[in-house]
Amino acid sequence: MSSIKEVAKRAGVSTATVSRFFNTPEQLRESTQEKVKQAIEQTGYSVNALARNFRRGKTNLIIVVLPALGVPYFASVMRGIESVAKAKGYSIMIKDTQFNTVPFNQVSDMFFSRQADGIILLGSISPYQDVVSRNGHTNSLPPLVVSCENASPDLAGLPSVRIDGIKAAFDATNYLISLGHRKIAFISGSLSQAVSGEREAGYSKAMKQAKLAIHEDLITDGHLTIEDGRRITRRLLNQPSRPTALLCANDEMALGAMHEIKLAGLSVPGDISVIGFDDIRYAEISDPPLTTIAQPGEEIGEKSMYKLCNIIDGQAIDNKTDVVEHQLIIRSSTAPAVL
Amino acid sequence: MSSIKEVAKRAGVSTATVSRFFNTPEQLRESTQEKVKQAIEQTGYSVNALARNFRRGKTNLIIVVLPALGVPYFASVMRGIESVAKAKGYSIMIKDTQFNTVPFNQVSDMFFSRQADGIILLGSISPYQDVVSRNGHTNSLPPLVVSCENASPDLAGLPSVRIDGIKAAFDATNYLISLGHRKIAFISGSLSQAVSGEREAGYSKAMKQAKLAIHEDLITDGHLTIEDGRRITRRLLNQPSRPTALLCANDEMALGAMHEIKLAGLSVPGDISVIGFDDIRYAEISDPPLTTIAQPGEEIGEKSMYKLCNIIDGQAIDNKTDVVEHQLIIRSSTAPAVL
DNA sequence: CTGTTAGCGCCTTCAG
DNA sequence: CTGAAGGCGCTAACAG
Repeated sequence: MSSIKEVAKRAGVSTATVSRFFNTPEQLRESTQEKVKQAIEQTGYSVNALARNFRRGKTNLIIVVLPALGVPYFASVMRGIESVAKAKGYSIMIKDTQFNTVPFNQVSDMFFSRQADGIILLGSISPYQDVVSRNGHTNSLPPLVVSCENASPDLAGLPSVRIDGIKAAFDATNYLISLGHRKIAFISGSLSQAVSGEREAGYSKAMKQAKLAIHEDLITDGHLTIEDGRRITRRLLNQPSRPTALLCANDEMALGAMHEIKLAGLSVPGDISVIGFDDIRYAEISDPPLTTIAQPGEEIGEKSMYKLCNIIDGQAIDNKTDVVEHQLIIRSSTAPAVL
Repeated sequence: MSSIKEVAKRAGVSTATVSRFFNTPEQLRESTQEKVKQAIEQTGYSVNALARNFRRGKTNLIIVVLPALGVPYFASVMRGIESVAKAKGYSIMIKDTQFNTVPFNQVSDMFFSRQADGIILLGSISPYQDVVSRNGHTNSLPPLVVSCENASPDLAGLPSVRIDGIKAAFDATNYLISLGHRKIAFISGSLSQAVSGEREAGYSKAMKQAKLAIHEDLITDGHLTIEDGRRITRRLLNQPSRPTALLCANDEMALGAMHEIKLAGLSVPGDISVIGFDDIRYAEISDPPLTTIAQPGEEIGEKSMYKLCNIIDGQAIDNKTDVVEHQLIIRSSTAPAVL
């Protein structure tokens, strides 16, 4: 592969001029530009990004860490990230943590070894080691933004973009209560994940405010998956006193829950109302269509990427949390309780 | 950030020795290793991957191109790619083509500018320009593997891993025929995409073999999305002579189709049987559970990545197509035709 | 086993 | 507006 030297020689100019052709063409006389252009075409030259990045000390790559690929909700956030990244000249690297099995320092090391310029966390990653004082040194934190509300407590205080998870779960629970439900179960992922913790807090708040007993079998352990939604629901249905409504920590769990309820010969929402979280595209066409809390995924992605760019560019870092609006989408999986 | 020089000075060795510490530690006396190790800890040094990559001429990055993020089927392929990539020391960059709007040369340029070592194509990308003779030069093709069967014709002849799409659609169609269906519609994505073309070929083959008329409204245009599955189904239902079975080009379209059928007051499979493609995780819990052709996504991903590594390593390039097995998963969205 | 040395390809002063 | 020259941090011969 040809290098800048060859092009320079062929065009009868210096390598500096060829470099200028790519970076500050306006500085070159038009006739020079033409010469260089032809030499480039003749040689089929492409700038060696490796050398350029090395020289500039920048990769134009960011890492997005997420619990799992193929989750529709994360895909919408990714779309937002991507559109801004493209505009700003960044490419995206993906790290799938397989539901949180990758330690954070493995990711931050990619920053410290200059493989990426910044990091966006979609969902928690743990253990989140204190990279501020990495190896006992005062290395600076990598440019980092936490997206979505599922951040573990040690990630608090970092720049982030998310909905108000507590308020969202509170709203969802209140809607169920307003329909006359009293026995409301909360199907959560592992409570050790902050997303579930937050949503649980909102649920509890609403229940307490309405002076309702919090269902004892609330505490569940699992991932935010269809499979775990089904497993937990089966257990719930086998209890002597069955709930009349289910608040699920995400739509996948809700879809799994509805499936099990129907399998047990019960009806949604006739016997049990179900409400989810995220408004993934399958929610609208499920049977019955799922009532859920929608999150503005693309907006979250866009804002996160803007924030990250600001940090990378060394602008004023705001460690604030940008709160974006959630919305209760009422469909047909919820109905008044039959008493 | 400290460099190898600082570490060397502090440890009282040469930079080469520090380099060896990371790359061929077995060549160093243990006492030397210890000295270097301490110096590294003291300085908080990390290898500058930018410089290393530059020097080695390798990024250990591969690009995966896919039509859309958040498609469960692609996610399973990605998992396979990822597991092999991790074992081989590669990280993954993602290019989402938003259903095929990114020109291929934009991706191949990333290889020619040394930003990535190789490319995996999940699904077609077009226009696929002949990168072999890029700019009229005999640049070699970037290391490239085509995964999944949805490759456009100009990608034929490249190394690839896929199911036999024609056979798969043939099998699915035959199953419907064996159930007594005569009026079978094929809901495809845009036929300009090869995936649809292949599946259409298998469908036609089965229909012809059974001497059945090919439904005239077969030709459809759209993406492999829920939305387009719904749109096409609505149109189909409004026809005077409605089909009794639907073969859909993927599960998302099938899920959309079932929703519209039920919305129209008809039953699946009572009035219309539906069969999909891919066996995504939502297929099992749809109502009714969806009969579909399963593809071994992870296996496809793994094999693709292995193939790509071989090409990158300069081993014998096999331009052959690895065919992996598909499987008809019979659930409840298909039933004998009522005549 | 370890040190010396010479670049990799590019960009960026500094001169002119 | 353009050329000359140095060096980014690392690794890979080549010596010893």
